[in-house]
Amino acid sequence: MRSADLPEVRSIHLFQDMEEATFDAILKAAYFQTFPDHVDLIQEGDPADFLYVVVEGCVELFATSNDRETTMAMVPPIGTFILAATLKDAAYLMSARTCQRSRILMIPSEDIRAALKKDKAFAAAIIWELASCYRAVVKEHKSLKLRTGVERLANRLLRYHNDQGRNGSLLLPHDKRTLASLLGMAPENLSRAFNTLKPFGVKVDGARIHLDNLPALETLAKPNALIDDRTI
Amino acid sequence: MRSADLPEVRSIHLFQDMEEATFDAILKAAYFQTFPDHVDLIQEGDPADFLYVVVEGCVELFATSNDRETTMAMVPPIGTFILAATLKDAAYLMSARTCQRSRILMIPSEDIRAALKKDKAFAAAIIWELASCYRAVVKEHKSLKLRTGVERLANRLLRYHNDQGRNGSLLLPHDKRTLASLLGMAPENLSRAFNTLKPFGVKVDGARIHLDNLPALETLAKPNALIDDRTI
DNA sequence: AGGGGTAATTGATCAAAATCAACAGTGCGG
DNA sequence: CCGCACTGTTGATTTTGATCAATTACCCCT
Repeated sequence: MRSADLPEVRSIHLFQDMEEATFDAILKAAYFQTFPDHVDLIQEGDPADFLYVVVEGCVELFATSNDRETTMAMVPPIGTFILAATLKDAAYLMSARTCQRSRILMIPSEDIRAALKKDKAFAAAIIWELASCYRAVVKEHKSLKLRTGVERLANRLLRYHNDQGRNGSLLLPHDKRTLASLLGMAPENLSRAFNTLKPFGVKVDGARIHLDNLPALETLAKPNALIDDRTI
Repeated sequence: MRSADLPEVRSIHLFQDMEEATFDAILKAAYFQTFPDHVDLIQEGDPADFLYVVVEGCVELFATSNDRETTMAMVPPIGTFILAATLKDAAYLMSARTCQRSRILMIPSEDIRAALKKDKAFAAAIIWELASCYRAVVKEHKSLKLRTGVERLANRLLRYHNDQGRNGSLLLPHDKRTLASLLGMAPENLSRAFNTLKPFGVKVDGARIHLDNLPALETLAKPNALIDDRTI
């Protein structure tokens, strides 16, 4: 892999506390590859041979059943995916595809499992990461069960707005089809949900969204730290 | 705690491989208490002071937002809950209440965290447990996003039927209101969903359900191992 | 600049699910 | 035994969201 990426990979939570020797061993076993846009990386049901790290680009995790498909999560750099399947040596529950040209680090699952047995700090980091992933899905699940589509969109906009500096405007990080699927609605309904939010100061200009009446939007959204705050 | 319960607690996956000394230390720090029916054990947002183990009875995990409430999971004996919050020393994302008279083991979170630092086997068990919990929520989430209410019910019935010996009949483990909330639907819609399933051989007699046409039900349900099989 | 393809929007319609209201069945306590 | 509370069921209605169809807007490409 490019040596310039090394410190970045090392700096993510999962790897930062591990011993130098463990990190070296893992990197030695790993593959580093660049994929074009829209390439399938893994398919749900397949055995979890690798842990994936997105170094550049972006990866969509999605799931399928009954000819229906839904986006489960988007993984930006530097992020890992399907840690749980890797650790349990089980089948992937989600499929993954690139949604941009992406540089991906692939670490054989058995090397991950070997490393965590040897390296206490790595085991601790994995526990932390798994607990965080678990809580993230629980929050998603709560959102879907407790909120309407419009409310989910409103809160998602507030989240992006926070992430991007709270300056009254935000850029959607994914295209609207993907956002719709992520929020659990049809693309058409996302359009309509944006219209519903217009009286609450939400102006849409392509991927650029302006929030002109934050108090009104927050009144409608009723954001809840135990759903929307990803830091807890 | 009653010495008769000890082997049972010890036998669950989370505790079975840990060192004797670690188990003793944890038990010494733990509280063991019996609660009546319908007692609130924890409230979402509270700091995770304890890891809970249901030894007898049953506990409902639920979440709230906007004056709405939904059942997230039911924890039968012998099961633990809110492990992730305990490990991250974070706020609970879910509330818990007994739904029967229940005997509960409460282990201070700091003792859990101390134990996993000392005991490698315990750390490994926690990783396994967390990965399993994560995958369980992912499956729930997939079910909710990819299936209609009737489909979720059909698959849930097939699951209970499998658990209870595949003999053409099953007993609902919870009351119908709870089941409805668990499946993400209103109680009225659960009733109607049962009616929808009548032509597929589903006969309802209180909590006793008869499945008289398994092939037909399976055709409708389209069970999917990556959603419905809790063993993978 | 023109053309082709994709994403997004809009409208119309349909299906799914929530809500409101009423009522039957059950179990409990007086 | 009766009334009361609770669960579950049914019907009517509304809301929400999905689907189908058509159109528009926007890129990208040469």
